Amino acid sequence: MATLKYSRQREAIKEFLNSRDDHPTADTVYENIQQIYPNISLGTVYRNLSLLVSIGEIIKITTAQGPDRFDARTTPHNHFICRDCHSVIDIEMEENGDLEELAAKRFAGIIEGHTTNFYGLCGNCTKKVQK
Amino acid sequence: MATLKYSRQREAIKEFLNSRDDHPTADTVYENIQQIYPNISLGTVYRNLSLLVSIGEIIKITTAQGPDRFDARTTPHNHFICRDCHSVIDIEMEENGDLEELAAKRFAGIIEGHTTNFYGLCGNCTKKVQK
DNA sequence: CCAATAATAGTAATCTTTACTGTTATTAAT
DNA sequence: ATTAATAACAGTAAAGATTACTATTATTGG
Repeated sequence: MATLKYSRQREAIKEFLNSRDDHPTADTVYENIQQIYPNISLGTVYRNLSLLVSIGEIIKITTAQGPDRFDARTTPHNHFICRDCHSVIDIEMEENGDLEELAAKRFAGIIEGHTTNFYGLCGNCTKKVQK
Repeated sequence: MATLKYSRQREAIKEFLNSRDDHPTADTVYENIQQIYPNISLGTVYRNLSLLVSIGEIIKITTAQGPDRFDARTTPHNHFICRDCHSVIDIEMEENGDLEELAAKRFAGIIEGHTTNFYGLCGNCTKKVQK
């Protein structure tokens, strides 16, 4: 049971993610942390992102296109993914709370959670198309 | 506007996916089609899977772990992904139809669709844990 | 301060998917 | 049926994303 040790790199990653609401990729995290720790390696970024996900401090967002993204907001909310610019945007909404119960009725295993992703054109790309 | 030409490989891929309900990966498709067309290349499998997705004949399922999976069932349904064995299982359920309307109220762009994935332990893995 | 070890930087390797190229198969028109 | 145009193919290389490995450094508890 390896005990967790403090690391300044990990703190910097967490802090960076907290400062952003655009769900950066591992590479974006890497580039930004380099401003503070020029020698940080991409592997360190990936390892810490995984670790933070596993202890529930951040969330990993997997999309149909491009690399995974990371989100420091762990309270329940949904995401919209633009099919044009691939940006990922938070959607704050009240959701049918018993979605999981409903699913559980039709399923033999144990449902522990769910994620809903919305797809379409974001505000910016909607404007672009109209031009 | 390149017109679509028939291809036996593509037909075989479609047929194979129709025969399965376990959402095979590109590699699984490849291995199985090789039984019929020993010379088929993995690139052909990927190209045709993409093509079939783009014309709406199959669906791509992207999960947090492992390669994409493909599903010939295009009617609306949800998926469950097991955190232990990573199998992907259909969940047939009536869903709150206005989920997208609800999201649209809080969102500036155009919402065209959504997917909901459930997570947890599948039936088999639930049994395994109890042992 | 020191010993134990988690975490790191740097790099190599792996896994998944896409791109490229010369050849083959399909199609529509002769 | 032949032919010409070209979509699709096999084979292979390359790209993109992530994980694994190793010697060194940083953190921690005693």
